[in-house]
Amino acid sequence: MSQLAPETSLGMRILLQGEQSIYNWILADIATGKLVSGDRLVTTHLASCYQTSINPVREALKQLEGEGFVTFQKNSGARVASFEYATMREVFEILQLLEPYFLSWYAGHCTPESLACLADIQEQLRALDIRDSAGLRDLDTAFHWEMYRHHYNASALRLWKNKKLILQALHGDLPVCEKRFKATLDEHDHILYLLNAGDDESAVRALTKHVISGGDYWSSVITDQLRALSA
Amino acid sequence: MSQLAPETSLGMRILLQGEQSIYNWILADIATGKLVSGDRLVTTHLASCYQTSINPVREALKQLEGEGFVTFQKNSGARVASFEYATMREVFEILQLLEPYFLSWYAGHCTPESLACLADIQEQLRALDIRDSAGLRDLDTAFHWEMYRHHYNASALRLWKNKKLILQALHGDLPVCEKRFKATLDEHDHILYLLNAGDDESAVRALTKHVISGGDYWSSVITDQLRALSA
DNA sequence: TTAAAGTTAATTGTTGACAATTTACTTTAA
DNA sequence: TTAAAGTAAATTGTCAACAATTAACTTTAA
Repeated sequence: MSQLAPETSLGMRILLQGEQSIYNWILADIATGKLVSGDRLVTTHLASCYQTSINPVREALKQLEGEGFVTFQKNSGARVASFEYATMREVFEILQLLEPYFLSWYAGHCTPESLACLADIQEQLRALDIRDSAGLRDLDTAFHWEMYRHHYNASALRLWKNKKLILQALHGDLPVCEKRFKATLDEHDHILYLLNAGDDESAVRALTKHVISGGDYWSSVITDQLRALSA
Repeated sequence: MSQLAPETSLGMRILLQGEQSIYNWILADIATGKLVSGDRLVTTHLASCYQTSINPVREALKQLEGEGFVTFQKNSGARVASFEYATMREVFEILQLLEPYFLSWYAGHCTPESLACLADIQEQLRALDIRDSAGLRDLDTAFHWEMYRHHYNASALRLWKNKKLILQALHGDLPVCEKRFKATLDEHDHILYLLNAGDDESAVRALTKHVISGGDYWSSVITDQLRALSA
């Protein structure tokens, strides 16, 4: 468990984008893995950490409960929600529904400026050290966000951010292998190429594949990790 | 604004399914239209209504904020979230993603007992007075719930319930026209027929159409209502 | 040494009280 | 009569204090 606000990275700023508040501090600590699945959230401790009393803390925790990050048990207080392997599958399947939905709209509405922005993000990705897993995650989030952020469905966008934060919490700071790094780069390039070519349907298909392959990769990583832990 | 727990109908019991708590009372009042979009939620008033102090009320409201039913404004308290025409479109589009996803799994896993249950719900629908809009809504919810409730994706199911409650809040107690009543009946029959025949893909297509036609119907109803109000 | 019972400390959920702020109302000037 | 300024009431957000419950520890018996 930890104290104050983290050195918010690009990806986190996209997903969090909030003022300084107990709510955001706790959420950031969950998303960055400082608080992990199952950790007790002791109100008195959090209150002293964030220099307030327990009621504002309880309110922040209740809000996080509503968003699915925290669970309460009668007379036993709050804990970080249990994000397990099954949770990850659930989250990925929801993302597999949302992302093609977003992109099919973007494909028909993207401006040259937005496409240039995507190209720029890809350049930054290419320039990245192949071992910089956090940087990859950030730029991947930025790439997808640039495609989705203009969408009219605010509820769906909120949902997307929520699910991405849960994935962040699940990944923690696990490293990304070189193969996946390059695959991400290639898949983004392919999507961008199809968008530039105006082949909307193929772009949506390519994105669907991209989301699925990402899901499959992390599923196998977490499975291996669980196997290692039980051994 | 109102006081205690409502005579919970079938549909509400499916969507709410909670113990007696301030949280559930307020949520039920929003879903049943006793509290409507934009209503102020005065903590002192709610506290006296539900016979507690303001902090438990604030906590319930914060949780509802996390779930998207309530919005807070700094130093100006809580209000029921603004569910407008745009919101309804957003909600329907999310349901149009979720429901085919649920059904494609159900089609491959449904038991004869479950199909019999669907047939029974259809019989109850047929026996219903054509002017009983609330009954139609309840049995429609029950029909869909029977197909989705066994699904493994708990997060997605929670999401479905959340969105259905928002629709309930938007519909209020608007009557359903005879044409839509019969269309619902026919569309359910068709889906059930295809499920029994084992034609999964067609069943999913039929459900997708059903969800879209429901969305189109309510969109036009609300549009007419807004036009009537502004005239 | 291990398991159960009992005791202490910590934590939870709720209460009523408080300053800060906003809303609603009344008074004053154009 | 209308708009602005000022005042009173209501409401918000926060705090510290409390009983009820749970968790952690110590002591006692097998």
